[in-house]
This record gives sequence, structure tokens and C-alpha cells, in this order.
Amino acid sequence: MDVQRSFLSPAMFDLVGDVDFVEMVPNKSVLAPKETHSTDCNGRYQDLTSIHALDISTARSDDFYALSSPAASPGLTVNGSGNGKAKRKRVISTVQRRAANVRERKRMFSLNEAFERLRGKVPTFAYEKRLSRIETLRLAIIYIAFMTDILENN
DNA sequence: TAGGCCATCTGGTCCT
DNA sequence: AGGACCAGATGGCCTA
Repeated sequence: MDVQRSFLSPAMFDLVGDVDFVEMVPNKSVLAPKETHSTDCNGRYQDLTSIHALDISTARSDDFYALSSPAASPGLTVNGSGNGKAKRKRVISTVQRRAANVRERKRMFSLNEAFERLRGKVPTFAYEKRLSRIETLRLAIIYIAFMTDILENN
């Protein structure tokens, strides 16, 4: 396609600073093995496909708070009681922390899914390795600008 | 081996 | 009150 070819011209490549476009070989590894699994911070193997099955609904809300003091409202402590406003600090239990970690993992997983979809939309012919997230964003910006330019000049 | 990239954990803040 | 979002820290993997 001519549009794609001209978008992928060397002039365009120059705009993506940290992308190495010199070697143009077929894109073999769209999905690295790393994408299907990972290891947690303790080096334990994790299957990322299981993230969708994670369920935190069994955690009870009374498990979630560690009372910092009998008088304090549940889960909240107060920082800097001196002059200004007291800052409220939420104290969470390990159960609540684990639940938050699971939610964060799910959130990052969906973020990566979105990046994967964006990778599929950005033309990267004969690119030897999978685009990183920052490369994907930069290339998408350039591609959108390029297509906008085409539309405006027609 | 250094540097880049990424997953994960964590605590703080924002929002509903 | 609690989930979503964000950024910093940390450690593993990979490549030049």
C-alpha cells in the first residue's frame, strides 16, 4: 500500500528516535513468550492468562482494615497533627493489600491489551522485533499526524 | 556487563 | 469507604 510505504519512509523513521529501523527483516515475534507468562517479584512463575480469572470477591470488607487505634475511624490514621490540616492516611490490611495488588495486575493487563491492539494498528512492516510501549506510542502519534496530513491535503 | 524494557508491589491521591 | 489511577522502587530477562 502506497500510504503505508510512504509512512514508513526513512524520514518518518527519523522521528522515532529510539527505534532502530535500519535492519528491516520480517516481524517474527509479535508476541514474545514473555507475554504469556511472567514471574513475580519473588521469581515465581505466573501465567498471565490466569489474571482474568482472579477473583477478589471472596475477600470480606471486615478483613480489609487494620485499626490503627480504637478511637480512629477504621483504616485511617492521621499524619502531622500539628498546625495545618491533618492528613488522612489509609492503613490497609494484608488481605486488602493483596486484593489491591490483584486489581492492579488486572489493570495493567488490560493496559497491555490496549497496547497490543495499538501495535496491531500501527504499520511496522519488516520490523525485526516487537515494538516497546514507548515506541508504539511514538509511532502511533506520528502515524496519526501522517494520516491527518494526507486527509487535509486531499 | 550495562542499559532498556517490563511485571509486580506499594503507598498516595483522586473519584464515585 | 473503597476502587481506580498513578508513580516510584525493585528485580528479572534480554540484547548489544
